[in-house]
Amino acid sequence: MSEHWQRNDKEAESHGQYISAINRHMQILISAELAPYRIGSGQYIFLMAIAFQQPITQKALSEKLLIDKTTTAKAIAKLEAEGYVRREADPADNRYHLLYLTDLGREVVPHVQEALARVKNKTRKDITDEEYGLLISLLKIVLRNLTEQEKT
Amino acid sequence: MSEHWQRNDKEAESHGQYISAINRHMQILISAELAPYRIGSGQYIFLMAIAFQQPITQKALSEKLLIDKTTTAKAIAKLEAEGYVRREADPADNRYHLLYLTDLGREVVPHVQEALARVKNKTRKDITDEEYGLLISLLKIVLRNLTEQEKT
DNA sequence: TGCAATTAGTTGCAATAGCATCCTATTGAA
DNA sequence: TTCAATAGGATGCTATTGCAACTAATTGCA
Repeated sequence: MSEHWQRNDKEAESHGQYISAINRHMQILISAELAPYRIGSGQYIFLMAIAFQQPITQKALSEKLLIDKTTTAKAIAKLEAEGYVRREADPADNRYHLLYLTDLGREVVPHVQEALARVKNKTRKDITDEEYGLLISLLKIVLRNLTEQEKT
Repeated sequence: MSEHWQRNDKEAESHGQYISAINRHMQILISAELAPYRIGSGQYIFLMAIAFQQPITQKALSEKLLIDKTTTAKAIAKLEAEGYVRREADPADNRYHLLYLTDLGREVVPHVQEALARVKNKTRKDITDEEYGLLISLLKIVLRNLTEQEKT
């Protein structure tokens, strides 16, 4: 009912709650946008990353996106099942799978980009370019703090 | 291998990827911190919200935290199973469950607060108070944009 | 050269989360 | 008053995600 979300003495305001709420609601929006293409919120990141750089291995994807390799494996399996991605053994090292977009994959990528742009524009409302740049740079710092090695 | 994460022409930089990566890595950290108390990353928000305002109903929790009511039901069931939360039917309206902390719940809350503070401090490194305040306010706008009703 | 260690990827399992649907209690209009 | 509509909550199902443990391929050292 009330307009405030969380702000008071006992409950110090923290980015964590906002981050997780934003993440959940963005996933819901993106899932709805990409449902016509049978692409879920767990797969579009991989599709776009492959579109940007192909061929690429699952290991490289996992490192670039900071996602566990088993999650990557499952997402790629879905994209392959939908016919958007093709897997090929690396002739130089059979442990690697080289990932390519299929023709269908190349067709769907622009639609996915548009859908993501729609979601981004909706969430960016009332935020100037300058503020948005600042937001991104602060999020980068937070992410770096979370993922950098402990220098114990 | 390379230090950059995502930045180039074809792949426009967007907050979404950072938000989800931060969320995932924060969940991992928080899960590890709270494992000794058998509280998962899906439950601590509810525990803290109940600690702040009790009694409270599941519906009120869902609205405050912007979380689906079925997710709330499952999280509360776990907190109840661990003995941290007590459920009581509202005598005024038997559809409601009033939620209270148990003695055990009151004991564990400060430890959870400390664990959350540790995670927050780790992620806040290299960010000034002013910048952090700005980050929070921008995240609030993003969340509002995501959750406000379409005025179509 | 041969075998142990490492590496890329997979599988099984569990936790988180939302949607559709159902149940029960309450409310409200005819 | 009665019964349909509403509301809080629970249950079943599915998707996303990570960890532990595993397989298969490659590397490197004795």
